[in-house]
This record gives sequence, structure tokens and C-alpha cells, in this order.
Amino acid sequence: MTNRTANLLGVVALAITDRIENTAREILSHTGETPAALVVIGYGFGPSNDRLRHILGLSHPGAVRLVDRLVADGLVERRKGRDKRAIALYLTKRGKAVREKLLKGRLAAIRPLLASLSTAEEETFAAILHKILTSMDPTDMERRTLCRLCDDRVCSNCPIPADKPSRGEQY
Amino acid sequence: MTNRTANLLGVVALAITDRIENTAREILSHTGETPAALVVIGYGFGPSNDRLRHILGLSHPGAVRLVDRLVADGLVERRKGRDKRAIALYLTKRGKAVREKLLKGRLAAIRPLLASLSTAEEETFAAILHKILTSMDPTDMERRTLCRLCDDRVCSNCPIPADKPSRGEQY
DNA sequence: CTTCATTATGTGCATAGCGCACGCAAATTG
DNA sequence: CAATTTGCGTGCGCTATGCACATAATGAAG
Repeated sequence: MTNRTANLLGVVALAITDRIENTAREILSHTGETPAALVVIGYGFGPSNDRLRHILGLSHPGAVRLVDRLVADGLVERRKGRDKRAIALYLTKRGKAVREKLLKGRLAAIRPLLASLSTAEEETFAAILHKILTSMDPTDMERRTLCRLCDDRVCSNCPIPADKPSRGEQY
Repeated sequence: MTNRTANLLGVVALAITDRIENTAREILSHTGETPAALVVIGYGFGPSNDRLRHILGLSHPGAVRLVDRLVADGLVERRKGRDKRAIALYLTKRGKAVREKLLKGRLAAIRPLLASLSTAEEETFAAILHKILTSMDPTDMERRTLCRLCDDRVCSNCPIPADKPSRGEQY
């Protein structure tokens, strides 16, 4: 029984990530974790390479090269970090614009799947999804990983990072 | 409002595909569409290269090379198709065993996320997921794509291919 | 305040997965 | 039976990524 539900959830999850990836590919000319990097950097806390790498689940060199690509595209800047060795990553104007498109495209890719639900059903659905996410109880770093594609502006009462480590500058 | 639900769904979808991919990576030493290929071929209808390629959303050469890898690993056999040019793909004994692990691993990766739900909640959740899938109304080929990781044995009343083209030999 | 470990970045090199352009054999069509 | 289409495979290249290594800055210990 639970297996049947799990299978259905797996199908929906696959359908959604397929759609999100396709949308991202049309907006950005990079795949893999690159779109996620743009979203994460765009939160504006100036992550170091190492921070980014952990959030994206990449190796250290992998993250360096990923940032290389984004810098080459004029989407990301490497600024000075709090150390002379550490860097701080920020989006350029163009980077912010692309990030915006990615976030909007992601939601637009998902929304049609909710169209067939009544308002009540959608509320129920959202409540269950919220419960699932709450039950995952991830560490702070894992939260960042989970939300690496999130549009935090639409995520009111977010079970993940909205209510978490100071949105200000560090973490 | 719908955006919030969409965002929550996006997070859950990402979490699940992450988990599924991680599980698959531990079982198989290949990534990308390779696990899906094993599942699809394992349905036993002897797909041609071209059929497989469409289901997986790959280019033609991409599918050829993917099959090359699986053949090299002793997981897949190229048999004669209905033409002298077409081939028919089948799993070897080892291929079937690996496929089994993949399917079990996938469900095991998803199941924990449902653990916090009550029986009633899970039923409601399954009903909504079912409704979403039904509303997608995909073509036959798209169904196969959606279900390219499915364990059809647990998919009773499946909105996708269980109730579709003859499970027998062709399609 | 020198020395050593740690932290943070970057580079050379290699690999996996995939696409494009092409070639060729078999089938189909007119 | 010529012309087109279908189906498979190959040469070549590219993107995203990892491993091993190099190097600079920081911090801790004597």
C-alpha cells in the first residue's frame, strides 16, 4: 500500500524534475547543478566556493569550474571574502535576471500539474507536502541543499530555510 | 497560493529524485538515463534501440552508447528484432537482478518520506497524486517516459501504462 | 615569531554521458 | 528496381564532473 503511494510519488517527482530541467535548459545554456548554483548564490549571502560546493553536493574542483563557467558568462562575480584566501560569490545584474527567469520558469513548469485540483484539494496537498518536509528534519546544510532551487519569496511558512539561520549575511 | 504549493511540490520532487539517484548510483556504476534504461528494457517487450531512445529522451547515438555500456557490463543482450536491421533488447540474468535492486532501492528511498503520514493522510495523498497524473493525459510514448523508473508490480490502478497498450510484446 | 597543520582556492588530467554529422544496410514506396 | 525512409553503428567533440596536486593564507603550538 505504502509502496503504491511511494511509486506514484516517484512518478510525479520524476515528471516535475524533468520539466524543471527542461525549462532551465531553455533559459540557461548549462545543465547539472549550474542552475541551482545561480539560485543559491542569488540568495545574496556571498557564499564561498566551499560553502557552495557543500550545498550543491559537488566536489571542490567541480564547484570551482562551475563558478568559472558562470563568471565566463558574466552571471557571477568573485569578490573578496572575509579572508584573503576566501572568495564571496555574488550575482551580476545579468545573473540576477537569469535567476529570476529560472525561478519563474520552475514555478510555471510545476503549476500546470496542480490545475486539476480543487482549492480544497490543493490546500490538503500543500499541508501534506509541508508535513513531509517537516518530518525530514534535515541539518542546516541539508536544508540549503533541498532548497537549492527554491523561490523563497513564495515560500511562506517554509519548513526549510525561511525560518532558519539568519537570512542576513552569514551561515 | 498555488505558487506556494508548487514550490513545496518542487522541493519534495527534488528531494526524491536526489534520493533515487543516490540509491541508483550505489547499485549501478552508471548515472544519467542508464538506470531508467535497465528498468524499461526489463519490462520485457524487447524494445529496439530507437524505441528505447524515445522513451529515455536521448539522441540515437546516445542510446546506442548507453546500450553498449550495459552490454559491456553483461546486463543487456542485443537480440534479433523483427527486421534484419532492428535489434531487440533484453536483460540478462544479471541485468534482471540489478533491475530488481534498482526498483526496490527506489521505493526504499521514497518510503521514509511517507512515514510521518497517517493512513488516512496517505490515502488522501495517493488519491491526489493519482489525480495529478491522470490530468497530465500524456501520449503513449510520454507515458513510457514518465514510468521509466516505475515498479509496475506495485502500481495497481496505475494512471499511466498499466492500463495501456498491451503489456504483451509490442507497442 | 617560526613551524606545522588546517583551510580555501585554483589547475592538470582524466572520465562519463551525451549530441552532431556521417556511413551503411535493410525495408518500403512508387 | 530506383528513391526514400528506417534503423543501427562510429568518429569526433563537448560539458559536467572527480581525483591528485599545488599554493596561499590562517591558526595553533612551541
